[in-house]
Amino acid sequence: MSKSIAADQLKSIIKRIEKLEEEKAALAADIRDVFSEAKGNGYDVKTLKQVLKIRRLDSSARAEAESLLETYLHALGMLPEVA
Amino acid sequence: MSKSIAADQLKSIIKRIEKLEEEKAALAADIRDVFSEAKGNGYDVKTLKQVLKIRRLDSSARAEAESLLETYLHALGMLPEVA
Amino acid sequence: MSKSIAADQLKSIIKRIEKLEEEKAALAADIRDVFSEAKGNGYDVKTLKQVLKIRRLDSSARAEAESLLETYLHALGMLPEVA
Amino acid sequence: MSKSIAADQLKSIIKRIEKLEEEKAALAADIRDVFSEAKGNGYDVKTLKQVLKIRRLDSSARAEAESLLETYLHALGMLPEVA
DNA sequence: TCGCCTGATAGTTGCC
DNA sequence: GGCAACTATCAGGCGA
Repeated sequence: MSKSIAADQLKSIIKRIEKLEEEKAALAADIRDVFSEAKGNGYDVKTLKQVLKIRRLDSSARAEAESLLETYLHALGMLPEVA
Repeated sequence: MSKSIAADQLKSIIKRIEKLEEEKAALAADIRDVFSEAKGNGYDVKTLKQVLKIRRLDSSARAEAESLLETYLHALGMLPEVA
Repeated sequence: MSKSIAADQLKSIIKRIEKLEEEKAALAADIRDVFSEAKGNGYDVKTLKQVLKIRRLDSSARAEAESLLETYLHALGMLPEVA
Repeated sequence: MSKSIAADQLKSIIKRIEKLEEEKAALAADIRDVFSEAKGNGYDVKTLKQVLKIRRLDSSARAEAESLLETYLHALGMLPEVA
């Protein structure tokens, strides 16, 4: 019966997402553990987070800049539509 | 030299966290993909998220469950737009 | 009567915020106008936004770096508690 | 040289938008301040935001109603085509 | 005009 | 228990 099929499909979706979210939560916990450990070794967590933030901002800016370059090259007809 | 050791340790911390965050971001992307796929199969993402939320709250969310029921009934055209 | 006073105070808060939000919305409209005008002059809006984004990321990173420096100097006892 | 003119025009656009965004950010900060102050006076910020939201919805509804009225009046030939 | 995607906003959780 | 960071939700703008 198609209703059952739909129900199974729905269950599958829910299950897959819940599994992924569980793994994601586990990683978040791992990250917290690393910070805790670092703190135990005398590092200042706030400062570590600041460093990570700067690195993230830098790499975003870099990625954005590369993308902008492509935009320019494309506008100048120096890039194919898409590979 | 102890300075180098400290620098290495710091690098290790940063690297470990960035790796974990990368994996976490990948999982977030996977989750988005599942939602996208579900949407392509005709599911309403907002409602799916409501279901997941209720399952998370699990025990004490009967009110939410009732709201969800209404959502479904409404989706099925079994409830007026608004009372 | 104190109730009236409270009601007046509440009205004042609501009114102030609504006024500020109105001004904020007006600025958002102004920004859209500038983009429209630029588009009319042959600029690509998407590219302009990318440029602005990079500039924002850069200045965030710069601000963050300065803040980090202060954090370090403070940790080294080279900055007063707070001015 | 036209290149310089274009560069100047581009700079002008970027500058104007950044100025407007700065003003917009300042207003957002002002709004936060009002909420903070209200909180200090014993108001619940979450509830205040709910009130503002309702007032916004109400004015949307009112605008809709006015628009509908115009539609009717127009249908009845009691309004000019367009001002 | 509709769907998508980004940026703004509101809610949640962990930390002090 | 308050505060700040992070996450998820939402709305508005944009392109197709």
